Amino acid sequence: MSTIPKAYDPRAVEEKWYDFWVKQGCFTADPARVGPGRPAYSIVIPPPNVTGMLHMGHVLNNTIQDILARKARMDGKEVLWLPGTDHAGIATQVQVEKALLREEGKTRYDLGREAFLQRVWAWKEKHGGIIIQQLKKLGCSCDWTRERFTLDEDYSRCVQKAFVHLYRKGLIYRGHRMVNWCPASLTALSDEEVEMKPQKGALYYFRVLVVEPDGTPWRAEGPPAVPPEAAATELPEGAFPGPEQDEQGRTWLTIATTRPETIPGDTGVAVHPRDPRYAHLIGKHVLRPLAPELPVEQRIMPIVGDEHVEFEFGTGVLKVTPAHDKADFEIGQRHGLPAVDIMNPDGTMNALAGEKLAGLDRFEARRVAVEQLREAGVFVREEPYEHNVGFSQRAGVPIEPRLSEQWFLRYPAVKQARECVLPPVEDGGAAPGEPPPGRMRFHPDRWVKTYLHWLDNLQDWCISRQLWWGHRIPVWYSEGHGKLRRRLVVPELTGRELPGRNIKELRRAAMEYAARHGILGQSFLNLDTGQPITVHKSSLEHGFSHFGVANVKLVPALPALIRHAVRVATEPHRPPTPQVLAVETYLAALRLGDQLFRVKFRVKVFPSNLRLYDHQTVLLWREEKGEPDGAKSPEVRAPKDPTSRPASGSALRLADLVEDVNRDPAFTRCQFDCPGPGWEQDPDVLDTWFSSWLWPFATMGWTGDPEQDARNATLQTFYPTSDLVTGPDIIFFWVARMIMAGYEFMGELPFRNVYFTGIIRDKQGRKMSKTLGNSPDPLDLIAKYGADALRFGTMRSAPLGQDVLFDEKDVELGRNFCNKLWNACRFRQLQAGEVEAEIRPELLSSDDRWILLRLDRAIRELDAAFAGYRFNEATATLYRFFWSEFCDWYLEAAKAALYGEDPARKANTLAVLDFVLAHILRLFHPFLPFITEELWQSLGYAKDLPPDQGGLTIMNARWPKPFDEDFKAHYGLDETAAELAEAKYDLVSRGRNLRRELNLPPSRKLDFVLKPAGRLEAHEAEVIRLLLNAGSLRVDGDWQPPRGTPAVLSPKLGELYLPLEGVIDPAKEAARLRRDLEKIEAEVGKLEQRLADPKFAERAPARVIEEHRGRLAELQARREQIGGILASLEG
RNA sequence: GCGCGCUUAGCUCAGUGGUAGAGCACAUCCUUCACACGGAUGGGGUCGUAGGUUCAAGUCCUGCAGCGCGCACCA
Repeated sequence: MSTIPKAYDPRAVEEKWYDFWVKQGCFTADPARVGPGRPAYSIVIPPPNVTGMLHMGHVLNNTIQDILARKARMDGKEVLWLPGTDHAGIATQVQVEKALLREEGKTRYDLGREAFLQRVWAWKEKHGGIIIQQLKKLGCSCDWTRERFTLDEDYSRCVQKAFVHLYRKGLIYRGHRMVNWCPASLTALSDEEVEMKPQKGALYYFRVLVVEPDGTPWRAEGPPAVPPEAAATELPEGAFPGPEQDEQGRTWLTIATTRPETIPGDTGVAVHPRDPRYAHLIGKHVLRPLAPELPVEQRIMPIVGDEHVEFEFGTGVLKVTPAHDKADFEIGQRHGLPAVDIMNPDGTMNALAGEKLAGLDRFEARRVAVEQLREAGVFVREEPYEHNVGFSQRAGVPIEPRLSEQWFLRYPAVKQARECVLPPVEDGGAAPGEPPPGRMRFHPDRWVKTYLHWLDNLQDWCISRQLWWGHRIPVWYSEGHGKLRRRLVVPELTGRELPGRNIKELRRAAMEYAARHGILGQSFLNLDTGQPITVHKSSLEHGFSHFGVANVKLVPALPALIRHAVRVATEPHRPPTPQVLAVETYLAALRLGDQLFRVKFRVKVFPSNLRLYDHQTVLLWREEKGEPDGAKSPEVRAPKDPTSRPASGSALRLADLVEDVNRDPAFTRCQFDCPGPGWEQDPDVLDTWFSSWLWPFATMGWTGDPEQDARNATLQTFYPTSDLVTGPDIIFFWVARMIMAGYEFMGELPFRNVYFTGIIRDKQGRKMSKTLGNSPDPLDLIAKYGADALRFGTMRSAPLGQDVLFDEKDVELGRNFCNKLWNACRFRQLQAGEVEAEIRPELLSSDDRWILLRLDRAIRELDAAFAGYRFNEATATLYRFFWSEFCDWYLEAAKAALYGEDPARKANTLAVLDFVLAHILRLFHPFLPFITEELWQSLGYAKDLPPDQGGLTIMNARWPKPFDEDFKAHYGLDETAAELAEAKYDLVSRGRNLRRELNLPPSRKLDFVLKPAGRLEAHEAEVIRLLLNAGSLRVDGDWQPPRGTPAVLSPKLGELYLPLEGVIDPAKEAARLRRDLEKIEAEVGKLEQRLADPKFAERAPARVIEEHRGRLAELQARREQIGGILASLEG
């Protein structure tokens, strides 16, 4: 047996044992070992970004997972902790792009897609996997043979499989929608990737002129005709007065905006329909003040009444910019306002923004727009204003709401996802054990509410990203059909391009168009019948359906609807007609009143970009019946209004409403591989989360082929996983979506328990961030203090679900703790003697029995803490038991035997020491894997054990069980056995306190005298002497103390005197005793009063009353003892 | 605005109706043969606030205040 160094040096130990574990395959899960006596336990790691670095959040998260995994192994389970990384689409691509620009001054477009992707892979090879090495340093016991990366070939296949599956179900569709656009990364983002931040901006006030439809100023005639319901509205005090009239009688509206640069995109002005100031102006028009170079008719926009407007805010007049604001877009939808996109994808202004703004960045354009307003004489004032702006979480720039064509997912399995999570435990009780089959528990359970709230407000998930690094969308487009464009860039089907907003206007426009282009009198083919028709004036007036719209009722909704429709085809007109460039076919669901229609409509595109609409409708459902009418699915329910996105989770099945183009193999195919020549893949990639939501089974080799999956032992054995450990910040991004994917693809929930960690903050409570520089590098901490220290310190300061204020002091504490453990074992080793000898019950001292009982209690506390995922409580128990109980008292008391003359007692004490230490090491192992292995091996505790039960490594040693009754009876362990020890330690504390109060240095050996209350074994007296650090302890029942000898008392053990020459002052001693007596009297008084209360006696449980009585008796005894001494002092 | 969390010693925080706790910091003393990354002793708390329930409240309930977080947003 080698001697152990005086201080623990983690560096000498950690690498050695980690290599050992890996070489011995200790982390490798084997499904074949799972059986009735050996249950499976599994965790999948939340995949960190492949090019990321370890931060404190990872430390917290992965330490917890490792603790769970190691504890499960010691519980005799077959453990799979499955590690891996994800490709982090935007983050990684941005990193590589930045490096490319910095080093070569190039953009990804300079390189091209293939070459750029090669760069990213090279980057991944170089920087990727660093974080995996870091996890190993932390001691993580992951099964590295199963490590996965989301862009692995197998994994990519899973992603494709999932996409195709959902696509065929009709849950994935392409739509032209308002999305969150990141002008820095040039991609769409999901709602979850947008972070609202308060921004200091300004509210700019400017005026617009109210005009007639022809552009001439509108002049009020007589008093305004305010509708009665508006006149009745009371405006708050100090509200904006309303429209103004100038000396020429013209009427002006004042508008407040934070984004004057979007004025060129305004297509209307909205007021509240019950606003008494403005209601009478609804239906009139205003002149857009910017881009004055445009002809007047292109600057006229209507004033609409919309309830969205709040008249308390600003001036009560809202400018409507449908193409650049989600709320405005909806207003635009409701009133048929066109959406004019005035920006380029990178956030600069395009030509539609007007001469002055075109080419400028949107923020620069804001300044110029204000200047322009000033020059035009319509600028009123600006005032500072703080409001929330959506930022791209990754790129950190304000997002731009933008209309674009994206792929969306209607979430699957929402119902199961909602129902599987157990509701919070109501009356504060700890959540008991494993959730019932098919159910899932959150820890802490309050996150259930957040989760359900999100599920209740689901919007379809925008899954396409305009990036190159990621899983490319497995959809292929055919080029081989005449004018069909490769990438179907949806033309801006705005109302501006529409010739009108109602049937009358459409007719007029069609007539004008026909006249201008000489269509009148010409022959065309009727697109529906194939019959030739000649266009006469009368046929345009009466038979509009040839060109346009048959159902007048539908017309006002069409321009709105078309943006929400799925385009299923773009074809040349057949037979070819020079006047019609193409025919686009769309499908959509439309609600009109109480009816739901499927609408299929064709758009005929004319050379001047004029579009005419033709449609067929099928009634699917009628509300009053409550039953589907002609619907294919009884689950069909109508969306709220024709323009709103159908909410995910509603029973409406798009597949029933829309025959997706992608099932028309002539144009588009959704499949893994290229269908052949002439086909090109969709250029976009999928959101990274669209791959990580498959993580719990895709990592286990899921294929989606039932037969193949049935043969997959890993998948069959370890899915569903047991626990998931993650941060609440990705509860929507990841957790919720994994649950849905679990049900959708595996038919089962993906995990049984979800543990949500807190967020690691610095001492001041600020989030850790690179920019603040307040995030310590965990590797530095490991180098300085050791991995075990970092783990212990982190766990100790991380209560369940609360944020963690990280302080390096915590790690220091962890190091000190490891050192203490090291030295306690070193002490044992220095004693030599036989290792783990048999304990002989008849030789157990009170101290032995006491520490065994404390050990039992600690095991029970730890089990309870583990059951409730309360790891900080577990560390607190370990700390208290090991340090305050084992080291401070037991080890010191044991020295009496170890340094004593009785070899049998000495051997027995060593046996107890070994027994307790071997338990301590096992209890500590999940928290402190390295040091416990080192000590387990060097103390020789591994020696006589079977290899799979601790003989090879402490990793497989059995987790200690609380002592059963037989064990306790055999060793005489009951609470009274410990009372003597407790009394000794109490008396010793009082004795030490006496020494301190009398200012006697420890170097001075003191001679105490004990007047025992009963019989006292010599060994017990020796323990007391040792703990008191006394020169001698005389036990003498007949001893008569000199008057004024300082004393402390123990009702159980007797009176402990400190006879001293020269320092005895009876008065002083009496005063000291009287102080004690006063405290006791006060306490006795309280207890007596309570016990005397009949209500207390009646209603308090017997256990409590007993406790009170016992305490009172103890205090009364003490009071008498003190009283006796006081009497002798004063007498 | 809605929801969630927090408020206990100088600091960071545990606390499960029944004696108010830990670590750090502080003060004093000690390098005694496991450990100064240590040991001993001590000081320090009307548990945010106002009510209520209870024999008994830091703990349960209600209101209020302050701080933090999430969601939704008013241009």
